[in-house]
Amino acid sequence: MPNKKTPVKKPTAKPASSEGGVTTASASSKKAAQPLQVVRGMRDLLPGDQPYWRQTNAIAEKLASAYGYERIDTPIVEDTALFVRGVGRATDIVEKELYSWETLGGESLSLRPEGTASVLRSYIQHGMLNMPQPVRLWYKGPMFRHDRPQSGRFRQFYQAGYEVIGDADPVIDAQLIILGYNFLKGLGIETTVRINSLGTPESRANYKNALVAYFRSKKAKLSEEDKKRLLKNPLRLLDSKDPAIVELKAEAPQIVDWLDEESKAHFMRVLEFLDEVGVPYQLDPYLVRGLDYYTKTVFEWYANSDDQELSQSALGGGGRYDGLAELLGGRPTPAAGMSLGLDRIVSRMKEKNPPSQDHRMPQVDVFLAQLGEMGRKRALALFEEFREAGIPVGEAFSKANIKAQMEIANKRGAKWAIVIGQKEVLDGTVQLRDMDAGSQEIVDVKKAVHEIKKKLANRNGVDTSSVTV
RNA sequence: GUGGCUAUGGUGAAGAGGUUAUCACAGCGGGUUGUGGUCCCGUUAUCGAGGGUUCGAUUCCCUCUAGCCACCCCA
Repeated sequence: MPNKKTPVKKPTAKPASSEGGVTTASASSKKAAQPLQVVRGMRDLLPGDQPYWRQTNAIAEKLASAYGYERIDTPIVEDTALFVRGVGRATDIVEKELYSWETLGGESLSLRPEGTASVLRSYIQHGMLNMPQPVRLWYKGPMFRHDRPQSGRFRQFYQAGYEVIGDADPVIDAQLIILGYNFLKGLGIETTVRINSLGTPESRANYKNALVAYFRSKKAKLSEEDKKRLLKNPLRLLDSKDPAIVELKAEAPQIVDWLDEESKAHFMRVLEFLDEVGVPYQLDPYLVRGLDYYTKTVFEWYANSDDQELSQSALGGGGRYDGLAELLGGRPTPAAGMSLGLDRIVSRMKEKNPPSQDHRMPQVDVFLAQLGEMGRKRALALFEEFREAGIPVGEAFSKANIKAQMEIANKRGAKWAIVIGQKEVLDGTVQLRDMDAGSQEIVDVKKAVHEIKKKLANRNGVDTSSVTV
């Protein structure tokens, strides 16, 4: 007791076998294992975060049922080929952000970087084309991208996504945008959607040629990176922030001018639908998005805010992907979808509505305190009675000290405390303390549940009728 | 993947090349063994890890790791 053996931080490693030796305090603390930390880019969603996540989940579900979507859960792990084919080999997501590995059996698997490819794979695999079309599916879950972490960007992040498969009508596109808009609005986030059309693969190819021709003529002004992009994925040049490119962009051919008639009409109708509902949008001729599968409509939501737009501030996005089913080996199936970045949404919610500083304990109306071994046993049983009666009761059975228990009762906001000690056990009673008044009465233990029930009902009655007793 | 900045108890901060590293909040224990919200006391950090410079570093240098910011890209 006299020696100040400082309890060394609990080693997280397994109990080492090599202990035993006489370790002085300093030596042992030097050896203390480093606390393990979360993997880079991953994070814990702590109890304090949960209310926000619960809210997003609630609205995700509410809107899903309101708009007629059914839930689907696909595996987090898929064949790498699914993403290479679906998302596109030349995209950054596949080229440098995919978590891939080879199994002992020699398969190449990957953690999903997004949800659409999996959902469509599932649609094809399970022959959902035999269901009434379109099939509306929604999902929610973690996605993985091996990107460099930054604010609003994690290697494991969460998306809620909505897919409509088997319908080419522009109203589908519009309603997806409306759904996303309402999702965000329902969480207190006002947004404007940026929207563009990429046309059909053919019109897009024509446009691409024109664009490449244009930028080729200005090749001298391009950076190395942009030259590479010119070859690989010229559309990406459009959202470059390189001042030189920004300048060149102004003169560059615009995709709308290259759209085929059908795509143009489709696009116009999407916009008309949005006008009709009053969803704010902004045409963005440079919006192309980083996944190859998009055709026609593409869009992204941005929060309306005064503060300077952060580059990674898109809260979600989506578009039409009429060619994806075929890319994945299914028959040609028009489809559209969108997904929302829950992490970013939650961080917006936190900005608007910061968490309270004090981490308060879960609140309860009734607290059960015990004294002595007899009291503790009786209290344990009484607790079960309350639980069966549907009344939540707080307790601290592991504490012997009544004072400590009363402190906890107070912290948990209890209105009533039930104290049961040796005396009460012998008398078959219980002390019922009114925490606000500080008064106490003796109640028959058999009537404890009934008595509390009465008080709870009474209080709730008083609350609404404003009667003062 | 590239560049810049940062790294002090559970949290938020302060600090100086040199014997006991400050403050607040939270946590735990106690203030005579059956009672709360106030108050008082105690306790909770070898200053991210490793290496170097130095008589001496937590404070200077290097490496690593992580976080933040920007780019890339995206949610």
